[in-house]
Amino acid sequence: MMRINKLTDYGIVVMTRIADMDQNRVHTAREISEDTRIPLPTVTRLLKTLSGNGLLDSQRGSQGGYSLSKSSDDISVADIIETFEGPIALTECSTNTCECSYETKCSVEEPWQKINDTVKNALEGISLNQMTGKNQNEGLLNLSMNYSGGM
Amino acid sequence: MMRINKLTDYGIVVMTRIADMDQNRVHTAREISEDTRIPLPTVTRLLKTLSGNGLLDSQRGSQGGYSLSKSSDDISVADIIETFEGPIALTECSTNTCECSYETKCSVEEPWQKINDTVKNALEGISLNQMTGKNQNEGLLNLSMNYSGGM
DNA sequence: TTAAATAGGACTAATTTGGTCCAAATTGCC
DNA sequence: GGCAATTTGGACCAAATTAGTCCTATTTAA
Repeated sequence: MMRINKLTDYGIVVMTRIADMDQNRVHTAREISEDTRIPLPTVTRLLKTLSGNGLLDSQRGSQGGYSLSKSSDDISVADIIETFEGPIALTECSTNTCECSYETKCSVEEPWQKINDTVKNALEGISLNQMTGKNQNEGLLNLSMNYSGGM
Repeated sequence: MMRINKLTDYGIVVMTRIADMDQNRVHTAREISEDTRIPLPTVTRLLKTLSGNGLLDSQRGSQGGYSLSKSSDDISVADIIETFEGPIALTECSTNTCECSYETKCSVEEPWQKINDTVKNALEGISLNQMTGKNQNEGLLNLSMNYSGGM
């Protein structure tokens, strides 16, 4: 159904949850797991990926944990999706490294490029902050971000 | 990479190819297979799906074949994608039949709804005609639609 | 009647994804 | 200095999805 992966979905849940938390301290994997009800090993992996890609800052050792690397206004849904799934590209041809070897020049790219840009822009236009429960007054409903099977 | 399925991709290739062909006669699976270089059994299945969902008209028996059910201007990329993948929905929560059972009311829907609508609109805005090689003058490059591994 | 098509559906192989686990490195604290 | 709490990195397997093929029935023109 042209769906983002479950892990990506979880990733957005996790990021939203962290954005909703106290920004003045770091949050451990365990804490986030209990909070979202996503199993700890999975949360661990999500956080590693998110921190490895620069969306989260990490602090090792005792009293360590994770925190947003920048304001939730400056993190987009597209950023999170790309962290887990690479560049937003509906077909292989839409990426820069198109491998259409049979034809001398692959010219299918342009319409797809256009399609992808539109999709990408849409996803870049939604900030993490908009996903949180902090701004009901901006036309977005309060989000209950618990891990609940369906989401 | 948040990619449409390969079969969907092939489906778009096949539809584009048919749109590029003579509209005054029907085209057989064999003909389309040879034309696109997509294996016959696969093309057969694609055409069955496309005709079953009303995007192609089919004519059985000898001298039978497939043809567009309507003008290529009136068929969108979204139509084709939905034929193969169902409603365009990036997450399960974006569909109408959201199954978030834990929470009394799932309110994560709205931001996702917005995201999906944007994506959907983008895909509905590209007509099959725009994908063909018939209109270089409208800013879209000529498409060589042969099956070529990468695409 | 026969040949050329599509229709429907079952089946298997290949690929991707989801989820878990273990060992290593880092850091704060007693 | 040593212990406990963390993140890091990577390997691994199971589950789910997707791709691709094939067989049989039905339809239709010649």
